[in-house]
Amino acid sequence: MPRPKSPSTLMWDAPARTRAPLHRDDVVRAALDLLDQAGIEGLTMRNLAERLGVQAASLYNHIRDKRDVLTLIADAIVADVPRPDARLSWREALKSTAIEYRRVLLGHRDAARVLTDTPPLGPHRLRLMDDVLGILRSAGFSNDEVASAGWIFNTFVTGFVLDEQSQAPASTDPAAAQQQFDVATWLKQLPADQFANIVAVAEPLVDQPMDRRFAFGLDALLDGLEGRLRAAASASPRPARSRAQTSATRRRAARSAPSR
Amino acid sequence: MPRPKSPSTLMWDAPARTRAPLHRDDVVRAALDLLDQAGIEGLTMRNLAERLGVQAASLYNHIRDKRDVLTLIADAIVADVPRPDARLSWREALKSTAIEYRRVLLGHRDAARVLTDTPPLGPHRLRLMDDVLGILRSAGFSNDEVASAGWIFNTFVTGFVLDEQSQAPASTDPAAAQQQFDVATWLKQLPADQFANIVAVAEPLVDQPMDRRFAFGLDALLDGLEGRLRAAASASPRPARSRAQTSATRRRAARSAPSR
DNA sequence: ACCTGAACACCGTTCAAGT
DNA sequence: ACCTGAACACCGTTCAAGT
Repeated sequence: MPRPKSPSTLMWDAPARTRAPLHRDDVVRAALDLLDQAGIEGLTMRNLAERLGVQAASLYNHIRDKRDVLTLIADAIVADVPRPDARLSWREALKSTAIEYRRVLLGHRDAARVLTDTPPLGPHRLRLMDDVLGILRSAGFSNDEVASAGWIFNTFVTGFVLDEQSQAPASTDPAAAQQQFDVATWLKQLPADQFANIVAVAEPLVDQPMDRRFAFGLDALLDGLEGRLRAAASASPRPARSRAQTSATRRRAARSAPSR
Repeated sequence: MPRPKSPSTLMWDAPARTRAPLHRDDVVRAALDLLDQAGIEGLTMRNLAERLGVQAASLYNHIRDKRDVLTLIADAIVADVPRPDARLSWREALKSTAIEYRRVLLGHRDAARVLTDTPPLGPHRLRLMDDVLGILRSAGFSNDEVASAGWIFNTFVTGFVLDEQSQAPASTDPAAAQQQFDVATWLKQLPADQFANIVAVAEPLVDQPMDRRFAFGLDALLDGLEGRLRAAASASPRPARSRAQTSATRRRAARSAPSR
């Protein structure tokens, strides 16, 4: 499909390129838009190129490969997670970070899928992890506990949203939405002698609000962490640095970190 | 690539098909083998057909589409998770189920990826969920709590293993393993003024055994659940059915459930 | 420096035709 | 009933050639 050649080379000396050359950021922005509209299935190099008015091969001037695109998108998404408020207790800070993290992920179609498909080594994902680890350190956990708890925290949020987002299937087509497989009634019709427990709790299992379910798991996890902290403190009292103290370090880091 | 025609139609009346016709189970078994050897990337309809000595189009006589294959594989994997021992306390039962579940998933390449890409509605996945819900009900949680806790439990195990399995990259090639990206030393070389906390706990973050990390998160979660149970019990004492009592129900279910 | 055309080596899936 | 051949509509990626 050749586009009409510019007459500039024949008649006069107007600029040959009618559009500013692509930049890496344009590609990432367009890819994120495409993800939101078409999902991870629709995010192909060819679709992405079309959206940028360019051939697919051109993209490889700006990114290494598709994995690269996904990794950049993932980091761009996480960039929107606000940094924790240093005035909060470690528990409040962790809780609000989890809630904000989930909220940001839910803001982009298949976001959790992109995150789990991709190494968490971009600057914003490292930033988030560093903040979480900072909160845990300020609470007084040992380095070993900080590493475990930080990992678990991340796994919990992304794992939860991954399930949550793969619930709602691909289609925006209104007809398909109607005849869409209804898990609720299907679960209730399961043979009660084989799946007595599922049948018994089918109702909350299906229409329980995901917000509340998330809060339930998060609170349970935080309770568990708090218990470990108290146990360690009563065994050998080791005072936690105050959150205000570590916050200075983290505010300094925020200033020197690249904003995007 | 036409194979040599059987001479049977020319000379005598030997059976025209040299190989027994494929069955659905053969396809699933072969797909699981292929997954283990080639990973989810290598699990293509064409590779699967080749392994079965057949053209790709033939597979569609036995399965609807590739999603179907993945769903069947997922259920076949989960079939190997042993059912909880009814003599254990709810907490011990939940813990050992989690450990066994993870162990089974780690036994197949990209297993967690297959699980999260697929609806959990096969008989063995329903069986597992029913058992988990049964354990929680026997502990005395409300139906609402049972639904939340059961969901969280599943999300925790699969989410953890998903992270765990995507750590180890694709390659078995020894040369690639050598020049493989070394996260450990890379993390330690991060600018300490920006990522002070990551640098501080880089060591446990990288070489902490995954078994211990899993146990840490699991214990924290179970502590949290136990706390909720005690809180509810002291507010309005509602005796839990004994595990032994519900175990009869579950043993009955086990007998009537299809074994595979 | 950036983009295009064309190709390569793949995908999942359908369907008429064969036995 | 099951399988094949051939095709369709896609993929990601490379590379010589153009400007």
